[in-house]
Amino acid sequence: MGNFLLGSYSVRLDKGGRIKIPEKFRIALEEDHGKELFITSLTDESVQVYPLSVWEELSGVSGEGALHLQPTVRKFMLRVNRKGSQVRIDSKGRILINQTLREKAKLEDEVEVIGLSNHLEIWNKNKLDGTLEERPLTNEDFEKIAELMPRGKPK
Amino acid sequence: MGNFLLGSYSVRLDKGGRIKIPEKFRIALEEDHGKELFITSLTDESVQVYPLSVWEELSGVSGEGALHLQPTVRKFMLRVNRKGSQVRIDSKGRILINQTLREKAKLEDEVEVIGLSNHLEIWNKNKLDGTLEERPLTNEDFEKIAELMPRGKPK
DNA sequence: AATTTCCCATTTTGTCCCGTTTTGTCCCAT
DNA sequence: ATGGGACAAAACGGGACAAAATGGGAAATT
Repeated sequence: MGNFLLGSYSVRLDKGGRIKIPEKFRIALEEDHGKELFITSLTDESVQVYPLSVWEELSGVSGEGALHLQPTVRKFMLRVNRKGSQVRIDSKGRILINQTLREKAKLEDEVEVIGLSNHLEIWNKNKLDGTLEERPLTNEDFEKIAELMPRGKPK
Repeated sequence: MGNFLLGSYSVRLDKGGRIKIPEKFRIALEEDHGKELFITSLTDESVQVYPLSVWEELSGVSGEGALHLQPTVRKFMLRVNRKGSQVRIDSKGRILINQTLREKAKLEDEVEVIGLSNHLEIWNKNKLDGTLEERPLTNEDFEKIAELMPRGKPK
């Protein structure tokens, strides 16, 4: 809760398809949420890693009432759970990214781990940088952000 | 909170790509927010430096509910975190500007550090002055400013 | 005197590798 | 069909080494 996951690091997959979580991220994660994570893929483009407690809170909402019957919610939950699995940070600070996730997201050798406040995303480095170059933030994007994230001074 | 970052200073990058933060800025920053900063680039044109607490308040909003799944928010967060990193003002008042930020924003030798109330921006001096010349404020801009800015004063 | 610059030593972090364990798969005998 | 044995593949754990980040002393500059 207190710690934000910020910035990005480039790391290598080891022979077995594991990555070492960058120290800053690992410490922040373990302090706030422990060693249990949920790893999945929203689109095959990249891999998402959530602290288990954050994921439970997010996906738990879908259990309220009959929301889980809503078609888009069903579609979403079906996908993320089909692709996903629970993983634990090992004693050396590593996690395994299973084979299908690796293949779909084209993760091999060098990958980029990005902190996104409350979760991590893992990308093929070239694909990520290509995407960012091709689609830079536009004025319309900034307008939208200013609209969506306006709560500058709640307190 | 009490201190505003105002004006601009020209400073030199050291061999390792570090800058010494101008004393006035450094003191204002440390008094209000401590030594932790977040450095990133919204567009490759220049580099933004936020006090960590200011950045967390801004980006923390994206962690609320499922807002971080909104496409524009994802795009924004992905970019700023890919480019960004948390840095700490060291015992000598220095911060590191990493290589990719330096390259993209063409920062070398002498750069301009500008105070923008709650954050700093770092520019290549010539590019900055060129930009200001090429894109002066228009009447339409002033209209927009007059519309938008008064809302900032709820108290 | 105070600040900047240079540079080196220490510590921290990441990488590679190998041995062990677990899991999964295939095939055969009952 | 089904249980089990044997083999193969994937997962896991940890040691040793390499690379990089960090911090600060001391000379140089203002």
